Amino acid sequence: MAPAILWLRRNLRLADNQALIAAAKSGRPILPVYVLDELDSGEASRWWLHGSLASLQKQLHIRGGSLLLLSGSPAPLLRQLAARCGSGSIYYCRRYEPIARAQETALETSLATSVEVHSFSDSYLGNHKNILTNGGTPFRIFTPYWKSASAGPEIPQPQPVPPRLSFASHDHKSQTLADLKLLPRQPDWAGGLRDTWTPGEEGALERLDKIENATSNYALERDRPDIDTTSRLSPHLHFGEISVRQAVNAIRNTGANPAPSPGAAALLRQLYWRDFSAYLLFHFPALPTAPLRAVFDHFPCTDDSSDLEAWQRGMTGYPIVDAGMRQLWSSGWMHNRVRMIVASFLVKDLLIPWQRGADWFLNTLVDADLANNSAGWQWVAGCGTDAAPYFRIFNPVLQGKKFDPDGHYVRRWIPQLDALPTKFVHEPWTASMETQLSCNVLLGRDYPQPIVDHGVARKDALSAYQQARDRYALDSASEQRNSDLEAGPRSPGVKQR
DNA sequence: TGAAATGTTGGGGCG
DNA sequence: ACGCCCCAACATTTC
Repeated sequence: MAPAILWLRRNLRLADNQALIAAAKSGRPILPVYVLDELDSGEASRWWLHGSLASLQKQLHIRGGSLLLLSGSPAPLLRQLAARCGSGSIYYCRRYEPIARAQETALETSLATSVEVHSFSDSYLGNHKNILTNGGTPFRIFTPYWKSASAGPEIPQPQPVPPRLSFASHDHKSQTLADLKLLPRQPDWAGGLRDTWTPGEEGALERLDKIENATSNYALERDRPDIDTTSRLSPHLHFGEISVRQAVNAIRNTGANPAPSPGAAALLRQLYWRDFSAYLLFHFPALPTAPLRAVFDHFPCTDDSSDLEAWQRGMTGYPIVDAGMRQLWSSGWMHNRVRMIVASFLVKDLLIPWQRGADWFLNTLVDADLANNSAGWQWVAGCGTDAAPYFRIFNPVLQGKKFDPDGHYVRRWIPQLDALPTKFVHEPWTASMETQLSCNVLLGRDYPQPIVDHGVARKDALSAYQQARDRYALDSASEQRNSDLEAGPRSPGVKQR
């Protein structure tokens, strides 16, 4: 019988997988395929993807199936596959990145009319097209979006793995996982990632089982990078190793009370932030590259490459920043509070374009997600629609003292600071030479001096912003004059400024 | 999902 | 007892 092609994308799981469920219901043997494409470009993401695909292969094998691996442009590859095995149907879950949407359009237009395409909105809670303001425009601010989205249809219960799956046999040439070259070689930098994570559906479900720990303290401790409170589900959710519905269900089932605990409520809200980012990317496809607020087109950036490198390597001389950047490099992940701190430092203290930071994050995070990443960076840079006001500039020392009060986080990732008394640990340059020597951390030798003075940098950032505003005002004034000219002379008596 | 600058208040030391 | 000053603590404004 002609197979149903199951094009797996960011739904690398068997449970609660709408495309899989529908393909199974069709009664046809299933042919699961993953197409490695240009979207799979982040180095840490590729490491993760390897593990996730290996896990999926194993799960399929247990059930008598196998995963066809291809690489290249999905539309022509899937068209060839359908033609070759005489398939009349393709099932997949939709994605919302501009490139991914173009793939879907290309697929639907290139397939023979005899091939039915079944696509599912399976990765998010809400339907991006349906959540709109009363004026019919997309929401730009989170809170009204959240109110509208959470008033939507009830979130369905997750579905189990279909009990009896039948898989298609085929003679299509599959690449091996090794062929895809997803793992780093020479050097193998992935040791810290292997120690920290278990990619794949099994690992995701294990992590989900521990959600209770997260929700019990999440509301109080989620901003504390020194405490292991957050769920760490982000990479599993990104690759769809668990569905967002499974996450919601697990969170709702925590605690003894029927009413959600403060931690559960806060965590659910975070899932809506995830939805909101994808929603913004759907409605504003330029989100990854262009500031949503036009003032920032005029922002005078410095874009110093040695400052960027100091930031990337965790050598800025500000311990909370460097600890975060080293945690990222080593484990492929960074605590969210620290992401905000390092991002603020890059954008405001170093005046480097947020896109450089976004690129680095996309390359080094195991949970790298175009929507979350772009929305997050625009938020920090102050250029998003619902962004932190530009003048909110994090003081890395105060943030360190507030959210890592004992310095455990900083000491863990910067062992050179270990012996330093807590009062110096977030500002080691204030320790006397004698203290530095007795604690084996001589600044400039064992740990860098700060590459900028935050007090000075803050003032520079504020004047840079003022400059952007001035230029923007000038620019829109001249645009106004131009459009006045185009519109012809104004009638007499109209007041002009 | 800030932080600095500036303003206000009130207690205590002191002549 | 009183006025004066200092400054910590808190509040408000500003960036």
